[in-house]
Amino acid sequence: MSATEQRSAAPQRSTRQRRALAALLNESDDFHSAQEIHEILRERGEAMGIATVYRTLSSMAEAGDVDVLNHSGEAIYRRCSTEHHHHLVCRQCGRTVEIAGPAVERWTQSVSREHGFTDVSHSLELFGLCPVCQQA
Amino acid sequence: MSATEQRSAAPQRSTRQRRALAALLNESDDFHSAQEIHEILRERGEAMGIATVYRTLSSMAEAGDVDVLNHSGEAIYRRCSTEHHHHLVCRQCGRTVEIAGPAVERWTQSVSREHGFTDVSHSLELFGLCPVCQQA
DNA sequence: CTGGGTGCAAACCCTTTGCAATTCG
DNA sequence: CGAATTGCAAAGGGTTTGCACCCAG
Repeated sequence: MSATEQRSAAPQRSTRQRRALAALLNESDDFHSAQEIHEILRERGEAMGIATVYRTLSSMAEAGDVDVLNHSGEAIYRRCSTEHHHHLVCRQCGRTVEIAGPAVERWTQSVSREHGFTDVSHSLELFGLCPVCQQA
Repeated sequence: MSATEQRSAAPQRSTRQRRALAALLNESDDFHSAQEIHEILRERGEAMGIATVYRTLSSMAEAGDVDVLNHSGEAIYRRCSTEHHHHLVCRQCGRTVEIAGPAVERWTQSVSREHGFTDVSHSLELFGLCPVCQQA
């Protein structure tokens, strides 16, 4: 249930910038920071203001179209697959593997309940060295 | 952790500022940002430069004396219990419950191996509403 | 046409750093 | 006394915002 949501608050006009950004995100499975994305687009001749990159990514994130992670103080984005999941990210090249952790979800639930906490969200991310980067 | 490799470990002179900071951390079980800590100390008449707060917290973290978490772009600190564990943090008042998750550790290991990643670290934090804040 | 979208630059926040003044040991 | 430590303020990243201009619908 993600196709169309006629929200009166977000008209989402189609502009050159948004198309370029969406296209870029669709090409990669990996996480990139707003700054990186801005840079890549510029190199391609699809330059746009950094503010626009941030604004667009934010709205996409809010709309649930991209995943956002917080990696040591900076947000990194990635086109999103709908269900809840976690990531195994290469700390060197950004290569990402999507991971489902039903066991973790259950564990989270029980721990929260056990301590009387409600409305609990969890962030679980793995950062390591992917096979390729291990050789370098 | 023997003295063998204590290269960059600072001499750690005892100053009024460090004593105040350490004392504060010992009073609370919860996470606080450097800014909050700076503020609290100032209100107590134990004012010190924000730079000193950061420098001191950093060195304490490096020495393994405090836990550091990254909560949406800002570092939060807490006096530390030595072993590896996770936290269930109240997103309203900062109240924290320490959690051990052997199951999670094992899961992490196997997933990493499965995808050929090495040197994998994981961050798992739970943010929710504690019993007290639920009533407010 | 008209309001959402964009760019630019200034503003913000958190954190770090250069450097002179201070203080512990 | 001398080195470690502090404070201040400026500098540095990342991200957000005010505002005039622009373009998709």
